[in-house]
Amino acid sequence: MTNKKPLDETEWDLWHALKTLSEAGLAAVGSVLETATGLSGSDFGILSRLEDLGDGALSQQRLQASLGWDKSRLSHHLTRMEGRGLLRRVRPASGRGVSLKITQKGRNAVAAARPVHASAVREQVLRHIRPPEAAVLLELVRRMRIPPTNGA
Amino acid sequence: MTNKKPLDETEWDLWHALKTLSEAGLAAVGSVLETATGLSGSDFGILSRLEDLGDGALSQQRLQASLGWDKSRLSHHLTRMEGRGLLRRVRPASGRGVSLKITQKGRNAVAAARPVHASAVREQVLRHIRPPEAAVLLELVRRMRIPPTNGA
DNA sequence: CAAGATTGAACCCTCAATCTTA
DNA sequence: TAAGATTGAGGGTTCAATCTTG
Repeated sequence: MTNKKPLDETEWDLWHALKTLSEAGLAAVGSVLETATGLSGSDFGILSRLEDLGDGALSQQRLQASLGWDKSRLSHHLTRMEGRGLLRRVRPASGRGVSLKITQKGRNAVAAARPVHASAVREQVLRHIRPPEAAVLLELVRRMRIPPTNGA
Repeated sequence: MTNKKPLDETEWDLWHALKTLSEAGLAAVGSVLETATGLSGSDFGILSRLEDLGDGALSQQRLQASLGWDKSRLSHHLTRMEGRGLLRRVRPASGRGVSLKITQKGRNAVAAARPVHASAVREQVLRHIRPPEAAVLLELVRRMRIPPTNGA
């Protein structure tokens, strides 16, 4: 039995606030990062995982599981990143699938981006959130039981 | 002087929770809506504004201000919605700009979508938030004074 | 001229279909 | 065959350039 009545003003305000909070915060961090480093949030997520989870190399499977992305989205994105020289696709000698290796250019890019990312997250988002508010947000996300995405 | 150190675990957990909320949690509402009604969250935001703010007609200017969208994004989106017969563009007799009028098909679509949207928002999100928590979140967003976003 | 709107190119995401190889 | 990856089409978003009209 779900309630079909329109959202009242209180409900709508809260829904809108949550949407705005998470979307605007994410967009602001991505924008700072991309402008300053040339890496999008997605690029950064991939390159930092190659280093942090695999010391520079990782199977596409593991990367996909960590990101929680559609396989097609990941394949398209890897094609673009490979074209920009940030990583290479390698067919492993034995076993199916594909392995990803970060290039030197990729290492340089992610090294430059790490401090920018950290300070953008603090400046654009975390700075505004006080501990009790953080607790509420963490609890909300936990209660929503959203399927996991690991990593940066 | 911005802090360039990597995010600590507490910082990272909160950042990740916000990312997850936006990318997976709130997206679920849009997904339910689109599957059940054929309207995306954006479509719904536009059509419901035409009815709620203008009784079926609205200047593109006012709509743009309410959505907080880029004018180009809005123009492209209106072209697609006009092609689907959900609204019409009309050049007002006097004055510059364009006026949008919802069609009967658009009225039917948004009428069918309203209860689906309301119950999806409640089921996926609001259900998990207790009143004191809602107050905390509203206060947080108000303090951040975030520019208006998306509808739906 | 300037406000308001459109266009085109480039990029990103999703879905379904297809290819590759153990 | 089935797991793993790629492809192509189609919608969505952004940026800069362009058109339109008071």
